[in-house]
Amino acid sequence: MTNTLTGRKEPFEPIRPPEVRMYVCGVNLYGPAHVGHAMSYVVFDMIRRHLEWSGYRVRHVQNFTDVEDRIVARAAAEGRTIQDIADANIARFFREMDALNVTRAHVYPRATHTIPKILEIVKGLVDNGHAYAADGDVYFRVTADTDYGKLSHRHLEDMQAGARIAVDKRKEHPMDFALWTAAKPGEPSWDSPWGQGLPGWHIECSAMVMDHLGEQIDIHGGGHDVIFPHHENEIAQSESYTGKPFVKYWLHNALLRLGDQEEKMTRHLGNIVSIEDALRRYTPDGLRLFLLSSHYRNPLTWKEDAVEAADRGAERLRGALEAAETVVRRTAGSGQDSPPAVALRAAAARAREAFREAMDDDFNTPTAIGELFALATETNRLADGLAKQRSEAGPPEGAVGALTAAAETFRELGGVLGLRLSTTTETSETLERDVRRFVSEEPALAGAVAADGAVPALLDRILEARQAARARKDFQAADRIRDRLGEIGVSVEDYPAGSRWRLR
RNA sequence: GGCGACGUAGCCAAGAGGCAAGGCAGGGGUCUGCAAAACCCCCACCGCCGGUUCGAAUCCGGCCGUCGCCUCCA
Repeated sequence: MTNTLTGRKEPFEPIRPPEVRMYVCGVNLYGPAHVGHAMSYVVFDMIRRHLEWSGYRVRHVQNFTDVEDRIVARAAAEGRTIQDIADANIARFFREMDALNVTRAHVYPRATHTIPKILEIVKGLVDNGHAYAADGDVYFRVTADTDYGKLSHRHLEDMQAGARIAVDKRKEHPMDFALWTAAKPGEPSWDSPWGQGLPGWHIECSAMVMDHLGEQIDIHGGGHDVIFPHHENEIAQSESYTGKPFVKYWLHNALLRLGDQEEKMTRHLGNIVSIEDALRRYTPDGLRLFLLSSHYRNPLTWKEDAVEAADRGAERLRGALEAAETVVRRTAGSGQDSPPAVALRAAAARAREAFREAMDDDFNTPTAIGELFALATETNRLADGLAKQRSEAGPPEGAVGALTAAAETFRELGGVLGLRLSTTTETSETLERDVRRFVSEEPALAGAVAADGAVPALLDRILEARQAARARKDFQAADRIRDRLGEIGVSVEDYPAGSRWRLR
C-alpha cells in the first residue's frame, strides 16, 4: 500500500499481526454528508474488507467531530444545542452508510466524549515544552518538533512564504496551532487548567486514537485534503506527547470532483451531490462500482454519464450471478463436469487469483472489477449455451457444479468490494400505486388478476396472464402489457423457461 | 512563491520498457412472434516536442493543459 508518510508503496506489515488497528477520519457533523464523503468511506470500507478477506483482524475506529466552529455557529443560529445537531446528522449518516453497505466501525467516538483524554494530552505537551498557554488558549510549538512537516513533505520556511496565515501576536510562530481555545461567551465549554474552553480540531483525533486503539497504530486514513494541516498536526502532537511513532501507514484517498471546472466537491464551495440524492437515482452497487472505478489515489469526477455507466455495469454483474443461480436452482447436478463447465471452473479460479493480486497491489479496484466482468462473461457464455440448449454447452447437469463455483466466486469477490449483487425487489409507493392502477385499467388482465396483494406477487400474476396471451398469439396484448410495465419502471424479459420481471 | 498529482478510444478507467485490461455508449451478427437480456465479431498507438534504448504509452528533459494542498474540508 502507498504510504503518504514515505511517499512509497510498501509491503504491509502490521505491528501485531494478525491484528490491524485502523483509524479513519470521520465527518464534521455540522451538516449532512455528500458523495465525496461517501467515496472516502467506501474506499476505507473496501480496504477493511480486503484486509479481513486476507486474514487480518481489523479493529476499526472512526470519529465524529461534534464540537467545532461550524457546529457551534449553526447551533447558535438555529437556537439548538450542538448535541441536537450532531445526533440528527449521526442518525442520517448511519442511514446513508448502511444503504451503501459500508461496514460499521467498531467504535464511533465523539470529540465531546473525549475531553478528559484531550486535556491529558494538552497538559502533557505543556509540561514537556511542546506547547504553551496564552490568554486561555494553548498552542502547539511547531519549532519544538524537529520533524514537523514530514507527512505533507514540506518545511516551515516554505509554508511561510506566500502562505495565507493570519498572524496572531499571541503565537510564538505563525504555524503554531491551537490545541485548546478559550471559550467565547455562549460557546459550549469545559473546565481546564487554562479556564473554560474547548478543544482545537486536531487534538480530538490524537485523543480518540489513543483512547480506543493505543499510542501506536497501523493505519490512519482520510481524504487527501486532510493531510495538511490536520494529519500533520496530529502526528506532531501525538509523537511529541508519547515520544513514539504514531502511525505506521498513512493512507489518503484522492478527492471527488464536481462541475465544469472539475473542482473538488466540498461543502464550502456548495458544489455538492448529497448521498440522499445519489441513492435516489442509482443503486448502492452502482454507486460503489462508480466510486471504486478509479484507483483510490486518483481523483474521480462525478459525472452523470459515468455514474450511469457504472450502474449499468452493476446490473450486468447482477445478471450474470442470477443467471448462474437460476440454473443451479432449477437443475440437479450430475457431479460430472462437462467440458465448458471445466473451463468455467478454471475461469473462476483465475478470476479469484487475479482479483487478489490486483487488490494486493495497493487496492487496485479498477483491475479487480475488470476480473469480475471477465467472470461475468464466462458465466453468461455457459448459461447462454444452456438456455439455447446448445450441444456444445454440454448437459445442464454437468454445468451445475461450475456455475455454483462461479456464483460463490461472485459473492466472495463482490463482497470484498462491498457489492450486494442482489436483484432489487424493493418496491416504492409510487410503483405500487402504478401497478395497481395498471391492473385495473388493462382489459387483458380483467378477471385474471386481482389488484391486491404484494407487488412482487402481483407482477408474477400479471406475467402469467401475459404468458397466456402469448400462448393464444395475442401479441398485441402481450406487447402492450410489457410496454406499460416498462413505463412504470418494470422491465420484462422472455426466456425459454419463462418470463422475468425486473425493477429498474 | 513552495510541495504534489494528472493528461490513454465518444465517455469512464487499468497498464508503467517488448507490439494497449475492463465497463458504458456505438456498429454488424446469433437467439426471439417482436423486444429485452445474453452470446459472437468490430471500434485507440496512449497531450505536444526532443532524447535514452534493438524496442517507450511506460525512462529523461522541455512545453502546453487540468487539478489538489499550503485557511475550513473526506
